[in-house]
Amino acid sequence: MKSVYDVFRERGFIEQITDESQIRDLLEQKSVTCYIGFDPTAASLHIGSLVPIMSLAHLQRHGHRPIALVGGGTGLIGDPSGKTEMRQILTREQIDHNAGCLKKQLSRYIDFNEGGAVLLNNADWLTRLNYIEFLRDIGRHFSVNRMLAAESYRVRLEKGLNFIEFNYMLLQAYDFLHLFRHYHCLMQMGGNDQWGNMVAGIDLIRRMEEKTTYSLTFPLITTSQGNKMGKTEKGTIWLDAELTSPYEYYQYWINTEDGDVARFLALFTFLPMEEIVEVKALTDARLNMAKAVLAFEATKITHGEEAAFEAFEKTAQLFGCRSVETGLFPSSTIPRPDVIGETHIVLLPLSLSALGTSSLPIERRRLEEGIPAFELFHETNLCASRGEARRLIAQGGGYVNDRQFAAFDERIGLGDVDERGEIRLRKGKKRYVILSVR
RNA sequence: GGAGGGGUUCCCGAGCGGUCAAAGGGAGCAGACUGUAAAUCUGCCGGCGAAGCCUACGGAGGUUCGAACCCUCCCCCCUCCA
Repeated sequence: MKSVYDVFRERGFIEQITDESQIRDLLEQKSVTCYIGFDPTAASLHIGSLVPIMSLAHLQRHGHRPIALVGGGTGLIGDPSGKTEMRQILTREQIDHNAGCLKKQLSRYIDFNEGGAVLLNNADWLTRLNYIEFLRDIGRHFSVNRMLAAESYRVRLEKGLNFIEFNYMLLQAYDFLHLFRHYHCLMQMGGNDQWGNMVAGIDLIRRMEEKTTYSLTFPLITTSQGNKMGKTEKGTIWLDAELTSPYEYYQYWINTEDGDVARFLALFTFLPMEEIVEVKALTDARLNMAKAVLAFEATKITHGEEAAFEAFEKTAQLFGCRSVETGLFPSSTIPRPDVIGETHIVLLPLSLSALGTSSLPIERRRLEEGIPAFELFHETNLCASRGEARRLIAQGGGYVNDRQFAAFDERIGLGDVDERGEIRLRKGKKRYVILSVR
């Protein structure tokens, strides 16, 4: 059987690693406890945290023990790594709230009832520290000279680094020490920008406990365009279904650039590598099938199979059903042509309001009078202002029920209501709002 | 604490008394081409609108017919010195 190390290696999870051969042996021979920290800077994680999350899930599947550490304590300080500006300091209440939310969210990917996997909050120990004691016990092991030389600080030294942030590294190192002592945690993983902080922890443990620990960093995942993962025109793609609907989530993945499909399948699904390798040979329509598989599998992991299926259906409604050949990705549970033929997906359109996120009520009385198109586009937030709506429609980007508007002030009235009592407004190719008549 | 340099529309960044809703770039939006991809090309890109008006250039005052641009005070950031 493949060790989790092999899995990380072949799926592209590894950027840097402290001691390759030792870590490989360790992960092959016994169950290892390994932790990753998650910053509670927001009430939900987003796609950017998916690589760490997936890595913990892989670890667990291979019999190791993952620790997800929510940074309720370090969040009070703010990590300067990888940031050019000091970040906003959040209040204690915000952090606590966010930490609670992250716990719930992480439970969807990692089973904390199994194999001793734990979810911890470093506020539990960091906020109890005594300053003087901490300086004497921990602080003395840190060389300011070396810290200043660290990449993560060097960047900030040009822009300005606050003392509070300068301490972040010590706290993260202390976390590792704490987890080593109390949970026998031997390895820390994290984004590559965490390298300095992670190594600081290893050093601290070596000095205080005379034991060797390890770390592994993930590459910073960008699209082949060089963009960060999970940022789109509509903002961040969150993992919380309230913030980003499963449908939008699915859409994010199906819009993956050609060159990223194989890499993303490896990182963000559990499909076997033997199947993923095949992607290299795919082009055109069949490459789009691979994107559908990516979208389906990724949505399944985050929102569950049922939600993934719904997103698949909605997508079929809006963009036409392109089913995935039976031979492609046999391990994927995405609906296949034979299944689709028997169900209602193709033939019986769902109520448009079932599209979810964007159904709004509208009063019949208003439609009797007729509403200028640009006003409605503004009102429904399809456009940020009336002016923007005018321009949009004038340029041919506005539609009612798939009919393009001829003029920006064309009136929408009862004649545009379909048999289900709905009006579909569309901006460009992809953005819809459904109005249901009251 | 001292000396100097800065804070401009989503971001970077020009402007330094009227012709500035503010150059240029990026991001974004739409259109064309496509495969719900990329690249490319075109148009748009503060608000309301017919003209025009309103709101904006860190904050508060002031000078002026007129201020993003000049003066005063305050806040914030950077560099050097302590």
